[in-house]
Amino acid sequence: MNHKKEITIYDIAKKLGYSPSTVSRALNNSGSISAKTVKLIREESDKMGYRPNTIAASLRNSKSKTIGILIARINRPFIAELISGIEERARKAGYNVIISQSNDSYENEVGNAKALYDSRIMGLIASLSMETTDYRHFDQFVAQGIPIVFVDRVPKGFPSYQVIIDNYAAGYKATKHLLEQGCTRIAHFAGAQHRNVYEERRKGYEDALREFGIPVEEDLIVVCDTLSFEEGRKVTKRLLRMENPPDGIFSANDTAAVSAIMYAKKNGVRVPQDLAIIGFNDDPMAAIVDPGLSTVTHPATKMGKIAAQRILDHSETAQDDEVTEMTILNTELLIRDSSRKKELS
Amino acid sequence: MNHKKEITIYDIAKKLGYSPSTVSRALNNSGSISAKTVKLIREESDKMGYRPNTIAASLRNSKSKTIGILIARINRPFIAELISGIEERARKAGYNVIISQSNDSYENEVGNAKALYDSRIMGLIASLSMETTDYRHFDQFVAQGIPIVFVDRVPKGFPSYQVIIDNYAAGYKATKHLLEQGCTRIAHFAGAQHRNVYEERRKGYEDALREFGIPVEEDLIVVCDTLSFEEGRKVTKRLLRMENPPDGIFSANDTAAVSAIMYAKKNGVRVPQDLAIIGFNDDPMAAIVDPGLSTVTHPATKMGKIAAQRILDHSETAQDDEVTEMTILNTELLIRDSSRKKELS
DNA sequence: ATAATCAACGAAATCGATTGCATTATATTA
DNA sequence: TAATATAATGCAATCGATTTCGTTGATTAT
Repeated sequence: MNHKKEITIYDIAKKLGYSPSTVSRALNNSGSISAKTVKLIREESDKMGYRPNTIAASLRNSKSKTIGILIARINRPFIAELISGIEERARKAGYNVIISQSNDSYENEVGNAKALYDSRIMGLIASLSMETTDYRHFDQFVAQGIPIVFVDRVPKGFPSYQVIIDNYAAGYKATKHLLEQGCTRIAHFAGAQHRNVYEERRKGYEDALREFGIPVEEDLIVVCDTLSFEEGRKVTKRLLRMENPPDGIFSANDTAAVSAIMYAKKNGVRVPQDLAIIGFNDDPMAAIVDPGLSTVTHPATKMGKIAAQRILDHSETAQDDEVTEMTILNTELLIRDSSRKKELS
Repeated sequence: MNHKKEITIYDIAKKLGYSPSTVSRALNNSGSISAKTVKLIREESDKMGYRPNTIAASLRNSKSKTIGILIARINRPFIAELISGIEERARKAGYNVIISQSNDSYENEVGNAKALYDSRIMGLIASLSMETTDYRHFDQFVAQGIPIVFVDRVPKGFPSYQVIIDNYAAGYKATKHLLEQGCTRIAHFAGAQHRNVYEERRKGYEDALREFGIPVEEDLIVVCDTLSFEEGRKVTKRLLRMENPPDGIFSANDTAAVSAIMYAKKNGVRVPQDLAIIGFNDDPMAAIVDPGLSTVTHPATKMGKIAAQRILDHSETAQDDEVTEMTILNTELLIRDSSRKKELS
């Protein structure tokens, strides 16, 4: 009940006979204050248990040491890792991180963007919702000179910082791997094609096929809404009932891929002998399923750290609304048994 | 570059010929302002695109509409779900959520607590790090009348709000289930015993054994540091090499339990026939491993929502530093094949 | 008709840190 | 020695919303 009164620079000033200005400067190493005074003020402020009121400073500077995160869902392994990386990097620099999830709804994303904007964040790190195709809710940040770093799911034609992986190369590598294992009819579980990550992965898939002289069959490309476990099951079922079923699947995520493995096994289709499968993300479950799911690894934590660093490094002057600066990270194939058709056949 | 100037209540006041006070009151429905004026001001503020400056309000009221989260690691399924629940509930109420992770380090936890405190959060939701045994870094919140809700990993003897599951009952149920399946030598993968969740689960385990007239053997209780995949493997290996190995394992988390299943399978031990296993948490991987891992379900998202609601409901007046208010949620056994010893033998 | 009441609104202080513009005192230079 | 630079510090405005205490005019009660 007896809320301890917080001490301010005024208290310190009064006690020491200095002015608040001097105390402020001493604590921030700004202006010219004698070393002796600085030491004195620092010591007294420690002794009195002074805590800077960041809110007051934020008001004065009209900016808070806060980074906003705008993502679809927190409870996804990739996103949780990403946030972890952002948080770690940001906190080291004395920044707070505030999160908001859109649950893949465009409407929520717009609302959350407003809320973050109103919170006077210093920078925004965003990964688009599945639905988003209009990016005007990000204009307010640009107009205010607030840097935006898009991660993974990035917008097209919106100048910004971007931290992504080489989805095309990854799709290509994954598909090529299946081809090298002897697959000749490879299906692809794709995601919404307006989302860069899924479009690029698909392109890589198609180009790999072409390179091996295999025609791209639209029947084998399934554009999924959610790439959920349930959807993976349904799609696998349908594919396996084709008169000429596929002998390989490249799934744009691990969830659907794991689902495919489990459905195939349960229905007497051998993985990888009859059906080789490779996923994307290296979710924890990829190592657990039997056979182990081959997949593409995402350096999620690193991406988070890089994104946070982008915000921290961003200088007011260095900005240019017209330019996109991308950081493209490499992926790696992680081959487990679900695609080792050659060796295991 | 041309940072759009934000409009303030002063701009609205000037334009309409009212005073800032009136504008403020009209927008907040406080004080007595004629309905006509309110409407006028509301409309004009919309037209001008007014955004309240929450920082200024925070400074004036010395409180921000922000909830702080202090957890060990974001990238754990349970925690990610928890945060998701908190965020969802908080955002609906117009609150921001700022997160910090200690990586299970006491030192980091103390530092993060300070940082959150300095951010003038309205309430704190915390789940203790594995190392924490001293709770004095939470005193500052109490002294300031800031409510704390501990979730899952809660402190002993620290009056606060607490949202937990009935760990004792869960441990009891899980062990009893194994006993009913015919297990007679049940090992327990325990966690740090100063952490309530692990201590309670162990107590439930021991009482179930006693009830079935089975002596508690210290050899079969393995107190693990991290309950990691690697640790699960090592411990399982050791247990299976005993001259009289266990025929059941109750693991305090799923990670170690899954690891046990995989190690056992790889070494010719049949699960559940030779070794029945049950875990805790219902992590996604529990449904993926073969055989499916029986486990105890945690209502994680719900816990997050309840915790957030506690903060939102907390009234300055209703507080009492001396009282702990717990919300204890039920768990449920989710029986998959890893423990169906009776039917499958 | 006059005092009392009330609705509607304004003036100005306040929250705590920051900072441009002085001011003072000391040191340096011509 | 006078003039000027320079170091060290103070004053006061500022950031934007909130709120206490008035003030004004109209309405009601006596």
